[in-house]
Amino acid sequence: MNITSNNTTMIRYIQNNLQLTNHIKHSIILIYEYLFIFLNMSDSKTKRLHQIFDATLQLTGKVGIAGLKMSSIAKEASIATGTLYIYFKNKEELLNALYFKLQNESAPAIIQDIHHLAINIQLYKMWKIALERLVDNNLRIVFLEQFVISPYISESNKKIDIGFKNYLKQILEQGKSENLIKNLDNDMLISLIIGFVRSFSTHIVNDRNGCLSEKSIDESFSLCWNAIKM
Amino acid sequence: MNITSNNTTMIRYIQNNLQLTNHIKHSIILIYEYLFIFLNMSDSKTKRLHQIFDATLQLTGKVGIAGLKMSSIAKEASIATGTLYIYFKNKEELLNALYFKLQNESAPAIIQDIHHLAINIQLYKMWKIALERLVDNNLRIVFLEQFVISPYISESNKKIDIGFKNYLKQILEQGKSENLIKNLDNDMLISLIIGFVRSFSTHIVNDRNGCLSEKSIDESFSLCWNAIKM
Amino acid sequence: MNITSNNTTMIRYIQNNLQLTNHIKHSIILIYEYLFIFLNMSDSKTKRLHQIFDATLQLTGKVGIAGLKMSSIAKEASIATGTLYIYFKNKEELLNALYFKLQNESAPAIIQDIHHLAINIQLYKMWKIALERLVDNNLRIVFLEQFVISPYISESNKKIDIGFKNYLKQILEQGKSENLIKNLDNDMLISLIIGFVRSFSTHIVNDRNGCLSEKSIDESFSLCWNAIKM
Amino acid sequence: MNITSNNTTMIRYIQNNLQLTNHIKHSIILIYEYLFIFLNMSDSKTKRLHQIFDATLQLTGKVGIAGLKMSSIAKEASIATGTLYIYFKNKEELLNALYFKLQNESAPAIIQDIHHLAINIQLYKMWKIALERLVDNNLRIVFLEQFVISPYISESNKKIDIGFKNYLKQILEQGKSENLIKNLDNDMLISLIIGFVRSFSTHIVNDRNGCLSEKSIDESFSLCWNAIKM
DNA sequence: GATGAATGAGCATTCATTCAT
DNA sequence: CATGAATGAATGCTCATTCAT
Repeated sequence: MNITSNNTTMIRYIQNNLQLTNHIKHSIILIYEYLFIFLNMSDSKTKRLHQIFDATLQLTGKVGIAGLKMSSIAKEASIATGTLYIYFKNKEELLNALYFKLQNESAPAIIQDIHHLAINIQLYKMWKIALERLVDNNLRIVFLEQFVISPYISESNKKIDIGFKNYLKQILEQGKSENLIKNLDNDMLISLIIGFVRSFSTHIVNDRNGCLSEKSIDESFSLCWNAIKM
Repeated sequence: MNITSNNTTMIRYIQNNLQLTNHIKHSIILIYEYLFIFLNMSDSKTKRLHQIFDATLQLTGKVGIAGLKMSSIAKEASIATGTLYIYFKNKEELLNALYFKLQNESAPAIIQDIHHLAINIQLYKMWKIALERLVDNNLRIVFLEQFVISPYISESNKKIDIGFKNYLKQILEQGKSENLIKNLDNDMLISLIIGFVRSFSTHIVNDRNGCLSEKSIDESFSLCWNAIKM
Repeated sequence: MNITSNNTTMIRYIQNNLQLTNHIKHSIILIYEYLFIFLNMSDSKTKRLHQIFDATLQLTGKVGIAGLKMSSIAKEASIATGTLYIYFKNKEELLNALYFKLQNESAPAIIQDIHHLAINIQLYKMWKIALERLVDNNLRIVFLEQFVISPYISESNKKIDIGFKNYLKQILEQGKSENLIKNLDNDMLISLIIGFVRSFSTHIVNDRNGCLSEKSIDESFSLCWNAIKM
Repeated sequence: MNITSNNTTMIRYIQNNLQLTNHIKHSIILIYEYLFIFLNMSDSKTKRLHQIFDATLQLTGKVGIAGLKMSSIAKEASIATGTLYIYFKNKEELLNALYFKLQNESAPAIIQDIHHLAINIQLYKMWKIALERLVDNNLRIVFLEQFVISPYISESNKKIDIGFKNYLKQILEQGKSENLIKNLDNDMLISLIIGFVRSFSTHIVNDRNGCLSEKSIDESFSLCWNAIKM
């Protein structure tokens, strides 16, 4: 079966045939739908979309969602204002599409096949990847945090949320069952991990010029692990 | 000398006569300017200002700074649009005034005379106060985070920053000197503490309906302390 | 009962208490609703609305609905563009409101208590009034004819249609029963009357500078009557 | 001489050599210019033009000239937007060309050699042809009426006007001289005839699904004739 | 002071037109 | 020639700000 062949067929295939939990099926479908759009696009279109998304992220970092103008986005992306409206129906849809993209990109990049490793190693790997990614593209956080309470977010996008959190939960549960992680409320543990990684990456970006040393990664993970380990 | 007499005179007095470090002088002047506004106001005016600030915070929580309209703020505050312009020169000044108010409220409320207590007790008290305050008024964070990268923030306000961080630093240094706290970069430790407290308070507000139990406070602090303690 | 007191109450009153046919009830309600809006408006608002409607009619006559710009309407009405949006949600609603007004104005002005007169006298009076009105405000026709096939017309407005036609039908039926009018399809007779009066009034306006003599009225009615009389 | 050879030569030839009144010369030149375009075209081009004109008429009937978009016309004609600009310099020229075509088609089709017949027979034949044509293509009226007051009409096209009216005048004059038709202002008589035929044809199209019976033609003509006959 | 209708600059969006393929 | 994505000027609409009451 060809991923580019037919969208509906593929989704039905995923739903009916794969031996997976509903939760994972759902994630795969979301990601698939997103990829489908890109896979069925010519290179030039994909490139154009990336230009637009990049421009939007850059500008959000500078002026916030409150300061975003369609004309500025176009200028930053080196295209005409009207061109934006070929790719997106309006400003709202552009921002929602970017949100959707960012939400779905985070999970696949972080989640890898590391189930066989010890929990602390798994967590370390995730910590490292997340921290590096966030430092590398801190604008992502800025955009996401602003967008969710902006007037532009659609009802459907409000519901899309973060495979990352769910994945973390699974690891934490595993850790608890192996008596490696404190038997505390998952949401509290997740708040610590995500709050710390976001806050620390923002600090690295703003005050350290984006320089993230191995030592910083190790030390920060060590702090985190000391907090949650049994 | 009367605090309400004359703004400029007072500021000059602080700058020239008090035997303080520049840093502390600066803080005092900022706080003084802020108080000056309120002290010179009739009760009805102060009440009006609180209505306006409240309305702005509420709306920021709903629609973000991107969605704030002067007319909405007026409506939410149950006054006429024109009235806003009696109290503030324009939208920018309204938002900057609110930012200034929030920034300066946080420190005094949290920082109390707890120097004599053990470091972990000091930290516990701060943790508890901060968490309770953030849960109580989570909109504060939403506003602050959005405002600092909005197109409205003034250059002067960008520099105003967080007595809270400085105060934390002092405690952490004291803890390190007493070999109670890990000898790690302060910014990393602070990222953990602030990131966790913000993230956790947001979780409590959004998913727990704002209900913060003593148990949650204790458990979360315990997590935090386990991370940073020697 | 006060006409300005309560809209819903009044409409219910018309529907439940008046001894009228449904058709007439419906017409009265439509007209009532329209009047209600004006009666509950301050003089300045009513004046503003008339300015806007006048400006729109004038411009439609000059450039057609295709050439109407909100900025031009505002300029012609000597108000700011933004002001239009205080009175109407958007261009579409402005045009629909004008259409509704024109549709409902025509009937009351023409239809008077002339039931007791001979059919040809009734028709003559109607002819005279209609012709004079159309000559006086030919822009009305221009607007109405363009609007009904413009992209702006709302579904609800498509259904509102012409008490005038229905009133004509009643007179024609009466005339037929008295053997004064040819026993032909009403729609054909109405096409003759309305087609002639519109076409003739347009001619008077365009080629005669709007000068309508009594002689022209009498001669044209005579033509019309000769056509349809037994 | 070949009609397709050279446009300017031909026009000069008409102007200098033919023994005709200026008025008729002018008409011939207009018609010639129009034919010239078609005669010099390959079949595929002519077909393309008809597609474009048809599409434009259809759309004008649906959304009025106000709602016409070049992209919609192209879509309706099943061609690319850019192709429109191969055939017409711009939107204005497209619409003017259609107007010109419609104006010049009407006269030749209706005016035939019927001078030898009795006036009422001549009028009946014209009535029948006009009514059938209008019912058959009611969109023509819609387009013409909107176009003449649209911002697109060119100055030259404003002057092109209706051989039909002139032809009617001739017949009416003849009728008057034979004491068959009332001695009234021609414009009034023409208003009756044209107003009625347009209004009635619109009724047939909108309310009778375009079904025009012989009886309707006869009855309507009879009405018309009764009005104007002596 | 307080009001909220009016203003018009500024931004979102449309669509006639172009041009590389 | 035909195409349709790209363009940006033109237009619809919003909302911070003003000002007569």
